[in-house]
Amino acid sequence: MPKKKLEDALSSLKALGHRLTAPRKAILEVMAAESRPLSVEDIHHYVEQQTPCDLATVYRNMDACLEADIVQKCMLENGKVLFELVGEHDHHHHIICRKCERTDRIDLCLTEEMKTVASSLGFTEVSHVLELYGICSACK
Amino acid sequence: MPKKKLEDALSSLKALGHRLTAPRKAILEVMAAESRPLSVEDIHHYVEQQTPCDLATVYRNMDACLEADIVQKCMLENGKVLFELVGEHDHHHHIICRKCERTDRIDLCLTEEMKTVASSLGFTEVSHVLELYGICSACK
DNA sequence: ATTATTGCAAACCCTTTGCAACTTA
DNA sequence: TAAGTTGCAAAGGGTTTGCAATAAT
Repeated sequence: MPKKKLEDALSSLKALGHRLTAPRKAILEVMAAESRPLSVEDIHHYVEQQTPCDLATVYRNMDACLEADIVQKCMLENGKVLFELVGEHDHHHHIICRKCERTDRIDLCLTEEMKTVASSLGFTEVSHVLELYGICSACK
Repeated sequence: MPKKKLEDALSSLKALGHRLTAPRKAILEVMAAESRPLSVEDIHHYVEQQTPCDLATVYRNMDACLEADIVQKCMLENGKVLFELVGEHDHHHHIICRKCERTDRIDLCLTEEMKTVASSLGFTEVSHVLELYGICSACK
């Protein structure tokens, strides 16, 4: 139910005192519809097809969404940055094609192992970033 | 034996037709001596204490070292980029303190699991990026 | 001698910021 | 009406590039 993800996102923002403007709604709609990691440029491009929206507005909304914990930021090997709308308890990772940037979701996760290792080193509040890279079947 | 890592690095570059210049040697010495992930800025700072060296030279050398596969690039959550000199078969990861950026090495790695998942999705030549974040004991 | 490498400065790109105008609640 | 939000344009910061001078092989 992608509709639910969108509604949840909107109410999370509202809960933090944010207002529902046209650009903001359009940004979230785009992210909910695509349900894959998108660059700021991508988001801006799609949003403009339905509402005028400044690039800076997209950046500012990504910040708000990160604070609200409704989007996840992924850093690619090449330095590019992507954002993905995620629901609660929806932690996951991706495998990204080095050639075409096709992105697949991966549910493999190793939170427990990592917490164990980390706490043995004295670290708390542990989180992690994991991205896989490869060549997808279409590009090989 | 950190000395060996340095020598190996130098000969890897030589093998690719690169020359051994003063700035290049200094850059590798610094990376070998620190044996932790360093930013371009860090490297530049240390190198300048022994040899004049332009920032652009550090960037260009990082590119050469990545191609030669003697340094590993790590992307931090906040977008910062670090480079670390690594030997062969020395794949590893880090846990980074969100407050002070203290970095510890972690040997936990899950290459096999990842290859399995990735190939079931049709991906080949799989690599991965993994960084843990937390609050270290000194900062907590 | 040949070719890689360097320094310098300018160009670039992505991202952030200040501010006045405008919306939302 | 008060406070968040936007657009615009300018500023920022890190990284890359062109080119002539320099140094390594």
